[in-house]
Amino acid sequence: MTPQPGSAGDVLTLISAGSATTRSDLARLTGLARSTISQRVDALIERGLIEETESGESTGGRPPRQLRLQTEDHAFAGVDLGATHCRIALMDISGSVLAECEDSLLIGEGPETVLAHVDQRIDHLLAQVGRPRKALRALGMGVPGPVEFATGRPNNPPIMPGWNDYPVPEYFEGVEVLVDNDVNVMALGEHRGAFPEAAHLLFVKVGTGIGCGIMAEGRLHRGAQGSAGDIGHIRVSGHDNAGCRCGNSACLEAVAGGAAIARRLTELGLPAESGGDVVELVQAGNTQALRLVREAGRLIGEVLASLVNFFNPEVIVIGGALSRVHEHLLAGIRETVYRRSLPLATNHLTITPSRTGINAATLGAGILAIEHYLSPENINRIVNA
Amino acid sequence: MTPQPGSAGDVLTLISAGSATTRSDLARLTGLARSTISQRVDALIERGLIEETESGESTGGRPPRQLRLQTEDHAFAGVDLGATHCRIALMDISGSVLAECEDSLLIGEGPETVLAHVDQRIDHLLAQVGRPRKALRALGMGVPGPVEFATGRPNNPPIMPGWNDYPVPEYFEGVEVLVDNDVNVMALGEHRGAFPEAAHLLFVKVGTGIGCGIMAEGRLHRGAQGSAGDIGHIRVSGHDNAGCRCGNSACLEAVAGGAAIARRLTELGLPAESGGDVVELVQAGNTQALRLVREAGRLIGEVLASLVNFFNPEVIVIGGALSRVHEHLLAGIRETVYRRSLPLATNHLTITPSRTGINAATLGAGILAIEHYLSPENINRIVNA
DNA sequence: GAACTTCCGCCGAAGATCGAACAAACCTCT
DNA sequence: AGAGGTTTGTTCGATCTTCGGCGGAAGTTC
Repeated sequence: MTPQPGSAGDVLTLISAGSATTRSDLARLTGLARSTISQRVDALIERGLIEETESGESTGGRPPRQLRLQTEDHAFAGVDLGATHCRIALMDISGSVLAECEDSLLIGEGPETVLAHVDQRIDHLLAQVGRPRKALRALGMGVPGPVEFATGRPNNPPIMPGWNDYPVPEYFEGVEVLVDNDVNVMALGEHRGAFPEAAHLLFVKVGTGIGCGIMAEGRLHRGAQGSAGDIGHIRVSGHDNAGCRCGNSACLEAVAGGAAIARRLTELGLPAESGGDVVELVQAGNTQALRLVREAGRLIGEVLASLVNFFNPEVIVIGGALSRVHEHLLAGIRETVYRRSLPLATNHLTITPSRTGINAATLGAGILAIEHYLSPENINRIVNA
Repeated sequence: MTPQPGSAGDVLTLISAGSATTRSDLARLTGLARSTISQRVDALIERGLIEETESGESTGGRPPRQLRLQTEDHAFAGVDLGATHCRIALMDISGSVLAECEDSLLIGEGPETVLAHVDQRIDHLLAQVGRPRKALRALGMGVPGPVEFATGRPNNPPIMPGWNDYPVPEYFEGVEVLVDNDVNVMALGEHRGAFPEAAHLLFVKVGTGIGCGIMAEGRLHRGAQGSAGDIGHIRVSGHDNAGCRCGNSACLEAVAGGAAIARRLTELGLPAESGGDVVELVQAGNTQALRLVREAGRLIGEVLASLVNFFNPEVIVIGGALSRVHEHLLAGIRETVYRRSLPLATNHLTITPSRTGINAATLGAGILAIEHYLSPENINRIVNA
């Protein structure tokens, strides 16, 4: 519902997006009178949401006072939970990372154990940067399985025993908690961090399994049941004898995932257990491993070619453990996508390795939290309180 | 940008969506004072956008005066251009069809000829229902090829010679014109007409070729180059010898489109030229034709299974010429989708023939025009003028 | 340093919204 | 039938918001 743009929340949105840095900018962009803008800005400053910095460049007259987010008083946490790790980044409201940490942590230990660990680590990070617990405004979390985003409850996650339907947000008191699938937060992190201008983006994570986060019109597409992006179980042709843990055969994940490549290397007499081992073999120059990675790229490319025709993204980002040998993976992917997709869809298509790399998930999770906090509705609520 | 909801445009949106039919409803939904609502309503009535009807049901007190869209003063046109036909529906602002017509018309005649025909037919329809030309507020059009939606110019359409980059909207003076791909308007028509509650919907058109319109969060997803939904050239496994007009082989369209089925029937000694002939053979009970249609359904289902995993829609609608034998097509599609997609995504998935049928495109095109006209920004502009 | 430009706060005027009061229209119960 | 209750819609002054002009502040240009 949108009359004229002009609430305090809208003003803050313009500032946080970098569209406006001065009162004049705001007046021009919103169409409101300068005096009205000043009043909005005063309110935001009073609430500690923005601050004035030293005067900026003059354009021939009095130099404008610059406005920016006030980065001292708040904190946000981005949590990346994997099957065997936990990464946390503490951020200020502008998205800058203040502190981070990484541990080994088995998600199979169950929610109580894992969340207690997360909680304690966040306290530790807060202490490290000297901000009180109550500075923590919101917390974003990516988990390796499907989640009902609205409630923050994992939805029959295959590799998260004990987590099914667990009300994660309720574990943390006094903080808003947003839980999402790990690939979704990675897509968000990569979009905001590297391709903010891209209207439609796919983030493909190639690790043990294969998944995909979907950004449509700058927002995450989660699908009807929150299971969108589950491309690991799309069928690829010519591999009907490759059984998958999902019960079907010829799933992409079962032929091109890190685990699948490792298994095939083992069969060839090159012991490998995980995607990490595959990466090591490739980096050591092993031609068998290299060939298999490139072949995996072709298979992933086959699936992506379909999705490019269907979804017409602007950017496809390749991330996950196997992207550490992305030159070989990307070669196969590009080769197939550009051969099998329609020219109109590939003309302006960029296929690229992740720029945010290992940090995609923590950044994305933190951004999920920050954007939730900075939503115009929430800001208006705060300012009018 | 959204402070508190409350502009005249927002009020009208609530009325046209059916969320509110009385002033009290509006006050409750917007949070504005009753007196303010009355003022908004007065303005909308004065502009001829809404009208009062006789009093409604009392709930124990004074019965409320019902409000509804004023359907007398405006007209909107929905135009469905196919390769060989032109269908037009004239609608009032509520989306009710006032009059319609259908002709044979070769799109290959070029834009001037075709648009002159459309223009003349619209005049005729307007005369038929006794509304002046100036009542025509907006015009939506679906064409059989890719379109740059923002400008209304066809983008290298393969079966529309002479139309490339032609500025369609400029042909019509004094009317807002919105041009989109035919499958997109069909998806819109089916969504609004039959599944307004579905958050994510795919409309699959199976005719001579195969295409797909995508509704995401109730809005059309057009993709970065406006080519989203082009699923006709997705590869299907096991048909590498089937060449396609696009230059690749094993395209879905080349093995499961109406033209492809007709060709295979001809090879089997059953002369068939088009999808229409295939439909006739099936309806006549020919088992070969029936078998091929069902097999085509399986192939389409294979592609849709991938897209279900990726996109996680709530509803898949099957339309187009071949959907006239939808029981056989759907059997093949359902069989494959439910076998190959993940349970989480198929649990609440509905796969159904089109309910709006032959009218999907004209309805959708008209709705495109109406929704453009009823957008809060446009209404605010009208009311404040 | 004079003239010009841009920025920003102040303040009265103009406008929008609210809410109380009242009238209208119906229901229910006696 | 009439009294009393309920919901709806309008009117009107009070209040709050926004606007826009003015003047001072703080630069640049000539």
